[in-house]
Order: sequence, then C-alpha cells, then structure tokens
Amino acid sequence: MPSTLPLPELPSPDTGGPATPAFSPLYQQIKGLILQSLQAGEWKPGEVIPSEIELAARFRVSQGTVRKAIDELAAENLVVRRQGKGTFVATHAEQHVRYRFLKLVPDSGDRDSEGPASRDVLECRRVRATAEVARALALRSGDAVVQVRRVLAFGGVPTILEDLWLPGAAFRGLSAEQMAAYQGPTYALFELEFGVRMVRAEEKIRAIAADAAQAALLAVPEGTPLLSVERLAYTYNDVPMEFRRGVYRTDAHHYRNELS
Amino acid sequence: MPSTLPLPELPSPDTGGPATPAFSPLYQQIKGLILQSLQAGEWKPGEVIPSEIELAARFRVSQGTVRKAIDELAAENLVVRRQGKGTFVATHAEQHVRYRFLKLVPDSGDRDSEGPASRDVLECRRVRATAEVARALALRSGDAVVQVRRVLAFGGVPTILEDLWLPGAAFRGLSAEQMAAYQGPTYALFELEFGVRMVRAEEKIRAIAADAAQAALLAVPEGTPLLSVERLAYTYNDVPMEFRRGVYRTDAHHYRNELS
DNA sequence: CAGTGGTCTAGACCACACT
DNA sequence: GTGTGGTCTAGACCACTGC
Repeated sequence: MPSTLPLPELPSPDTGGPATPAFSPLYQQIKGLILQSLQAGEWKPGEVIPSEIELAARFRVSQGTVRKAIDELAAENLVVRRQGKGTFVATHAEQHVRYRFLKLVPDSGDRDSEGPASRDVLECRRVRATAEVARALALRSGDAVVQVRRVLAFGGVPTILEDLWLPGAAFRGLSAEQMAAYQGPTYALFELEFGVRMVRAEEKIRAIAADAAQAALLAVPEGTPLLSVERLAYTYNDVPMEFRRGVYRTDAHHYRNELS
Repeated sequence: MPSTLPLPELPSPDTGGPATPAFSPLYQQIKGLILQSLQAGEWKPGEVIPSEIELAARFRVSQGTVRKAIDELAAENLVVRRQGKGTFVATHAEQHVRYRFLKLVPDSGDRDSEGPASRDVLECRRVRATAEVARALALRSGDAVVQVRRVLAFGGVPTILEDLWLPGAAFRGLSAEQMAAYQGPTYALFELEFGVRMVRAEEKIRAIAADAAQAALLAVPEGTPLLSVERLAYTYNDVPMEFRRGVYRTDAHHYRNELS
C-alpha cells in the first residue's frame, strides 16, 4: 500500500496535484491517530493499548507501520512496551519512572531517593492568574487558577520550596488535604484525580539569594544561594498545564543533568 | 538469516547450549562493529560513512538490519543521516548543532546566541591531577593533565568563568594561543587537533556565592549567587575525557533544560 | 499452548541530491 | 539518470509471558 493512503479521515496528500507541499509518512499519520486516542482517554494511564496486529487491522496498514508509529511514541515516553505482555500507556505512578522530572539528587550516592520523605502543603487556593501565570498557561489574566505552595523535605531537611499554578478549569476541587494525603508523585495524583497526564516539561534555572520568607521556610540564613527552578509542564498536544516555581537548597543535593 | 549469526568475528550466542545468558540481536552487533570503526577513526567527524547497502554487504546482513543499527547511532547523536546524500559522522563543528552542550541562554529570546561573543584564556598549563580530577578522569593522582582557565563573555558581559581539565596524554601540545585563536566550539577544536570527539556529558548544578576571585573576574559583587556547573564529558565507549567546573552569572541568562 | 512484542529478511517504491 | 536515505509491505521466526 503506497503512502497515498486509503484512510477515510486523514487529509489526503495531493498525489497528482501541482504541488506536494506537505508530505507525511503513513506511520506519522498512524502515530497521530494513536495520539488522538490517547488524548481522548480511550486507553488510560497504566492500561494496555491494542496489540500491533489489532491496530494494523484497524488502520488498514501493515504491522511494521504500526510498529514504527509506536516506536516513536515509546521514544517520547508516552507509551511503554513490554515484551510478551503488550504496550501500555505510560504513567507517573509506575515504580520505575517515578519522579522522572525531579532532577535534584543527593550528593552522596546517585540514588534518586524515591522522592521526598515528607511534604508540607502550606497553601492551596483558587486565585486569579497574574499576567505572568496567565501567559505561561495560555490563559487570560484574571482567569481562575489553583495555587499550591509546599515544602518538600529529604531526610528531615526542608530542601524544596515551591509554588504550583494549575488551570482552574481542569483542577476544580483540588484541596490541600488531597495534596498532603497522596503518597507518591504529584503527577500521579493529577492523572488519577483529574485525568491530566504531564508529558514533557521545560525548566529555566538560575541562582538567587534566599529572601527572608524563603530562608525561614528552608531553615537557612537569609542570603543563602539557592537554585531557582521555573518549570512549565505540558500535557498531550503541547498544552501547558502547570507552571511551577521552586527554590532548591543545594548544600547536600545537586541538580543532575545528562547531555547528549 | 536467523540471529544465530554466521559472522566470523562475532561472539556466537550459544544456540544449543544449556543456557543462553546473553542474547544480543544482530543489529546490536552490527552497531557495535560500526562503533568500533568510528572509534578507530576509519571515518572521521564530518565524513560520510559507507552507504547502507555497502555496509550490509560488508557485514553480510540485510539493509534493514544495518538501518536499525544506524538508527540507534543517529538517536545517540553519533551519526547524522541526510536523505539523498548519505550518513555522516557527527561533529561539533557543524553549524546546526554547535554548542550543543551549552545550556545557558539569554533571558530575552530563546536564540542560542551562537556561542560566546568573546573568549579570554587566562591560563593553560600542564599540572598534576589532584585526587578529585584524577577520580573524575579515571587517572591516577599526580598524572599529567592540562588545565585551562577562561572567561566567556556575551555581549561584552563576562558571564562564564570556567576551568577545564584534560588528560595530558591525549591533549599534548594544547596551548593558550590555540584555545584563544580558534573560532567556534572548543569541542570542534578538540576534534580537529586531537582527534577527541565528545559524545555525551553529565552535569551537576548548584547555587553558590561568588568568592573574591570569581567576583572580580565576572565583574559582580562578592557574594553574588552564581550557578556552579560541574561537567564530565565522555568520548566513545564512556571514556571520560574532560572535567569542567564553571560558574555562570544568571542575571541576564538562565540554564535551560528540557525534560521528557 | 497461544498471544505479545522483537528481529530479520527481501523487495518495491518514494523523496531527495548531485551531476 | 544514478545513488542515497526513507517508507511500506509481507512473511518467517525468535523471545518472553501467562494460561
């Protein structure tokens, strides 16, 4: 079957037209269709998706084409393949990839420490988006957002102080109790309770001096150098769904990054 | 051709043995062979490697198997595919991926600013490795290393102060003049002059306060919060070839990271 | 055992670059 | 046109999982 696809719902590339400005391989189109099902929640985080053979039949392409589509989705961590079992929708709740976005690790031992030992939710309220938050989350100034402030401690030492801003519409009902009670990654909570799966994120990192409030909450002298980490996290389709601003103590931890 | 391969120089997996502890797909073995040629310098950075068809003939496998091997090498940035032209050994000298490892970007505009506007090499001498440097570079304490200290400026503002430590054996003859004169990425210089290609790196990031010396060289008040960035860069085969410790001003720039 | 993903092949055809 | 990488297919077989 040539790349001039017989699929009904796809925008057919002009095979005989005067110009072929946008050529898209079949497997990319299949990837797009699978992505749509993922977004639509046809298969939820942690669940199996249909086998390659089933998907091939459904989309009327060969297994190899479906395979290549899934290969890319797996490379982007949207899906996880398990030989002999099937392909699963990725989730932040899994043991192996928990705290995938947390790059702060203890100086001694490169173990990821399995997340913070304690969490202290200082605040969780609905507020109106400031201009900055609105811009980050692609909302309008004044739209409702949920703001969470919390302190994460490792081994009894308060290490991270952060504010989270979430779109009010998608996170209606999020409470401080809920945030505090949930064991495991915050992003797993978001998947379970609000059906929002964070797929990728961007961080901007700076060095700053602790102000009085930060110093008090992190139990360091005012003026102590801290890492300022701004994160914008996205769901499917590059839709921003969380803006986060944190300050990290780096006297016993460091931010670890791999370049390749 | 089944995966019980007929290739002479490969360690044949025990097909009928009592145990098959290590099974390695054919394409992985081919990848390993290509990697060996890359390391051995059979094809140098920027050059084309043989076509898929040629490699398939050489290794006595199908083109598809070679393709999958090259796919992985391309995913690891060791090689770059160019449709219609061939597959090329990756290099830091290329226009498109220059300063791939430099994550510091100006706050305004996400342009990568095409590297530092000016470079000031303060020092370049052969010294004996301290315990720390020796450990990082997998040398013995006291082994010869080349130490380089320099200041990088963006738009006239000194922004990065860093020390580089390089194994003395591989970098014999590196001079301050050479470092200062070369236009373009330092890693491109290393490829050209010393045949050392950096393939990946790890960074550890902290916030520190500028000491007197750092403050003077970066033209900031003593005590200014700075980003401390420790980098260990590797060549082929996970051999560490550079240890770097830098301090970054983050008043007009930030360290940008993508999480996925 | 059957079902899943994983590997390997061989061949056809497409898109792109050079000449 | 020729040669390169890129796509797509169909079929065979391998490795892992669970019934």
